[in-house]
Amino acid sequence: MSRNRVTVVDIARAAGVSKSTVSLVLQASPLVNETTRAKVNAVIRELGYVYNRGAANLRQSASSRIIGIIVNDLTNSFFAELAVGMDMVMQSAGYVQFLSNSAESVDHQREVVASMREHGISGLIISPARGTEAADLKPLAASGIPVVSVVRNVVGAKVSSLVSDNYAGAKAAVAHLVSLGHSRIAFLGGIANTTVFAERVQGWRDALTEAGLEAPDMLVIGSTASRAGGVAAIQRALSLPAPPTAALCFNDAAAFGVCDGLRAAGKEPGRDFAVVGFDDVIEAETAVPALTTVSVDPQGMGRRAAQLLLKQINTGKVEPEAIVGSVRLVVRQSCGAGEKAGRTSA
Amino acid sequence: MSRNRVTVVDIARAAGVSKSTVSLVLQASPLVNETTRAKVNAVIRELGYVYNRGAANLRQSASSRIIGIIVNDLTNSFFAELAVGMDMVMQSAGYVQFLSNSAESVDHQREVVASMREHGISGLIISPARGTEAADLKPLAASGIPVVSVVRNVVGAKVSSLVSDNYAGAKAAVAHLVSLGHSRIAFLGGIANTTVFAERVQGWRDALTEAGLEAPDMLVIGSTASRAGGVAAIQRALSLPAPPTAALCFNDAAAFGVCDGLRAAGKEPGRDFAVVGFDDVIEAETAVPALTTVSVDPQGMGRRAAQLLLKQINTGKVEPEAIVGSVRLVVRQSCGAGEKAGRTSA
DNA sequence: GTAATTAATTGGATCGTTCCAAATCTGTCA
DNA sequence: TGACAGATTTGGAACGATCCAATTAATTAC
Repeated sequence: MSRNRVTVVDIARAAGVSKSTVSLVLQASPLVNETTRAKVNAVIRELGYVYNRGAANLRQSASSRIIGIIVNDLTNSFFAELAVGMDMVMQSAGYVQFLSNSAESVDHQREVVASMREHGISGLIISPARGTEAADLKPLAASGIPVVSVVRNVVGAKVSSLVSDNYAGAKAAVAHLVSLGHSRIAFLGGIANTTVFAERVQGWRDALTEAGLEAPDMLVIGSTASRAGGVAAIQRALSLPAPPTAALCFNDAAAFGVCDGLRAAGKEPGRDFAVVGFDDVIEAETAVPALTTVSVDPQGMGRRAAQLLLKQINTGKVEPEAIVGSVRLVVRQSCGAGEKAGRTSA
Repeated sequence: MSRNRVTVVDIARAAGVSKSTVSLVLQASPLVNETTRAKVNAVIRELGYVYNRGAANLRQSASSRIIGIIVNDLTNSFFAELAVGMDMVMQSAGYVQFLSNSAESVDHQREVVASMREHGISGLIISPARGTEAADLKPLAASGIPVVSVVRNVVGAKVSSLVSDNYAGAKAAVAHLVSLGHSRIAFLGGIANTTVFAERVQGWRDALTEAGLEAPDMLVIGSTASRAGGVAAIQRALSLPAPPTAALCFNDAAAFGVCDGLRAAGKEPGRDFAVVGFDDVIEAETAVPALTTVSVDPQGMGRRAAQLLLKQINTGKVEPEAIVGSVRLVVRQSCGAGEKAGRTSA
């Protein structure tokens, strides 16, 4: 095959200096003379030199400038946007990322984490797969690699976390539906045994009881957190003896599915049935009807997570901190409240 | 703050063998005695050793087992699924990927490519940002790194490509609309000066003329290839003096936007106006009405691209090959043709 | 004109692994 | 017993960059 690659030594020889000088030029050190620097840079370009980061990272001091990102479902646009937010910050900080999709498989996730360790990542942001245990992240934290867990929490793991205020968001959403006169409000979609699900259901429940309404378990209908899951959930809901007139959905994808299901059943979302989502993905705004939803700002969350990680990498301090991002209810049309008017903060 | 990592030498000392033996164990070489292997493996686990791939890659022979993936818009679920398809294949072949989002910026893309080279990727799959030139990929190909370009082509670049048959797909879709009795069929959404756009419009045009219909430029309404872009395009289309009664959309995202826009204008997609998309993203099936679309199977395409790249990496042969993936029209409800019945192949 | 100071440059040694050639250790057979 | 083959094991020399201490060159001070 091709190539015996060009190394610093080749550059040095061609430029008539020592490899040490070339190294200094590569690091933009102020120690080298301007003329020398210019000559070396010229040779570098001429020979098509490619910096070998692997070799550089061998010296223990250097940091790899790679950070790992693992999300549990890239096909969900919430996570795709989350990843894009991280990308922005990391890119401009001169890091590259290893982005991987665990597809909710802890095994796959374990392999990816192992592989990332072998490649010497300097930090990890992870939206953990369902069922992730503290032990899965322990080795990383133990070897001093900062870890930030986003969206979901890993109980017992000594890592920083950035989750949104699911409880408050759900509560505000339900309170809003109550204020619109609804009394049978369902909770639709989402997989039951997750923390996020539990928190949102708790918000739903508390908002109802505080309003003096019942919160029967029958009105909590789990399924997958996807469009298809939303369709299934609303079908079940409509077939109940006393069907609900409104619903808070686990996330926006499910909410869109609920809208689809309503239409399939001859009901118009926003008019015949109030729908509220959770996340505020981009499509929420342009959909018809525009989706009333609890805004989590996935890109912003991704950016914050990245910044948090960078801070930890730079300060070298890995004191875990837990941040709960505030959320706000964005009222649009799908709840039947009216125009693209009001914005209530939660 | 821990540090001084565990190395092969530490393992060797603890296990009472030489580092060479440890290295052989790491590579699962058949040369080492079973008892020795067991002891070494025990020590490895005990000391929490982490293999340092960077150091291993230093020997020129080794391949990095990293492949780069660059997509131009991760928030578009088409690309997210494409990435997921690649991930599957790469993962099971023991490769890890660097996934990055160029967000349609050639500058950003250039930086990412450079960074990937420095990290010694053994191959690259790229869905190039708009405006990518052959020169952007030349250095990679020149240093013998296999490159596969997907979805879009880079003119003049000597790299393999895997694109879908945009022309045939568009033609089949329009022919189907014609067979349903439509005669004013628009082409909505998408950014005008791209190859993909041009190919799909050409298919649209040829199908119309072959059917003896007119194909006025006025009915080609570009915008962004997103949901919002679809809304904008259909609004423009409906305000024409002689508005169309059907449309082929640039992609599914735009098609969903067109449906939204139709509803906002009081028309029901599938009944009052026929809509056909392109790509067949997962939501196309569950949406209401289910979207009639040209199926490209993004995950399958991702898998094929990954396989193509692996083949090139393994054979060491980088003869560029150009593959045009066949597509098929999936007839669902949004075109008004009827049930979730027929499937016509293109 | 020499010493002291500052600016540039440069040999190694080093990082953690792989790989080759050579060394050691069996056991077998004449 | 000694030669010999096969099975295991093992020192070092890479790989490509960084970094320290030391050297050389240029400048200033007295």
